Amino acid sequence: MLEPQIRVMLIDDHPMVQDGLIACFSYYDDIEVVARCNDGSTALAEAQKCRPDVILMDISMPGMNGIEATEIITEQLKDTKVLIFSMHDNAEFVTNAIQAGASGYILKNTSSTEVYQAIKEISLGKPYFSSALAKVLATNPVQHKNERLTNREQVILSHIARGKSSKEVANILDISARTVEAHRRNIKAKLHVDSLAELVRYAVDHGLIDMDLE
Amino acid sequence: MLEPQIRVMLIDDHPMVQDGLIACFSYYDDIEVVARCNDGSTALAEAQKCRPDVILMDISMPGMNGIEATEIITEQLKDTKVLIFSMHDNAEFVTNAIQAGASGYILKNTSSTEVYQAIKEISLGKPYFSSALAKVLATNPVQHKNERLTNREQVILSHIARGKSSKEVANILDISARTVEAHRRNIKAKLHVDSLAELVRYAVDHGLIDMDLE
DNA sequence: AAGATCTTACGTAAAACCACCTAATACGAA
DNA sequence: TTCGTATTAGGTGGTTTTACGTAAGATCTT
Repeated sequence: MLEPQIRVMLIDDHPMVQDGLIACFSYYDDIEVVARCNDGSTALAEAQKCRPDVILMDISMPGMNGIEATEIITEQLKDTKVLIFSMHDNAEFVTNAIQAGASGYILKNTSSTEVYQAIKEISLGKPYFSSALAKVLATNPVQHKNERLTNREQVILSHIARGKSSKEVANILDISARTVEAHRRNIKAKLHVDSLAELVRYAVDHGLIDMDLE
Repeated sequence: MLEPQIRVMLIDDHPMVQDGLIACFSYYDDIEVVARCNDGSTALAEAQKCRPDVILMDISMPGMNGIEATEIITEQLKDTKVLIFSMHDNAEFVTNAIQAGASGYILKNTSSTEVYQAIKEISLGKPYFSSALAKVLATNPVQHKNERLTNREQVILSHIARGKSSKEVANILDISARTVEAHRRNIKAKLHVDSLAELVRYAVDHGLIDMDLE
């Protein structure tokens, strides 16, 4: 074949999604699926081996998630572009993906033709983002760099999100309850949030809950 | 063709999942996809029209979710079986699906051959559940009937999990704040939980958050 | 019709959280 | 060295939640 092929790798833990993508790409001569993985960890080794042009990457996966995998892959393989293929339309997910080095972000409820278009654009070195994301990013302004939580804040938030009171967290970490309250205030200020419920949702969405045990 | 065909309807808001299922079924002569829908509401009318043998139903969808849709469809169409096809492996989701009238429940990370097997079993009137669900159901014992939340409680919990205080919820629903507090207590008692954080996590895990708006 | 459950609502007192404020220590970056 | 930030901690006072109660009317079930 004369047409230069785009070598694509699929990373998604749902076989049906992979099958759908492969069925979709079978209509196009210029896309070749060179590898398939079900989770981030195995994807790292596989990407090293086959060095695809574009990786279509899910975010929610067992083991290593798509954002972490993207961070590592884009660092190691400079010629490989990552296109996030996710069901989440949170502004934070998108900005995290961008900061991790992703070249594009499309939603899982987009049509097969748009997936193809996105891959074409990405392979040419251009960014591509679902039009549906535009209004999400417009309403939720991009998070500033200094608004990211520190390690200590993340630890404290994870305890809070597990249902511990400020006093309990203080006992666990052996610090004053007032300190925990101060952290609490800072975390809420950073996240532009003013309720415990939203704190918990942030923690859940960002994997601070099932980080270690339970 | 001599073989009796199983008329299947797909309800899923991700085109790639639908494409994957169709690609999968194209290998089998005894399955025919007669309809496709992207959400629960339109699925109701469509199911009335084409009266499929088996409906492959996602849970998380915009508008009406899969559990509600299953409840209505199994009530109206006695000859139509519903097979839930979900990414959630919570015990509560499974029990809710069963109570809504579903004949089976498989996870999205199952293989295409298992999806086919499940549909075959279901079409014969047998139940089918992913083997991966067995240990989830074993460790999380089935919730007692009287411990399930009432509709009112779910509404109140969804507001609480969105960050509303009892007083705010009271204003929104035009009831007394004391009533909201009473509901709060009952919900926590039912769920065997004693912190707001765990309430929020329950709400997030059970889709009470992005159920209607936002 | 009788019983169970749901939804509604109030009293009181303790505990937790929140919003202001200030401020010391430590540590890395400009 | 100076500046910023992270982490620590306290004062004061107001709001919210929680843990006990009790109980009336509506609605569903048997």
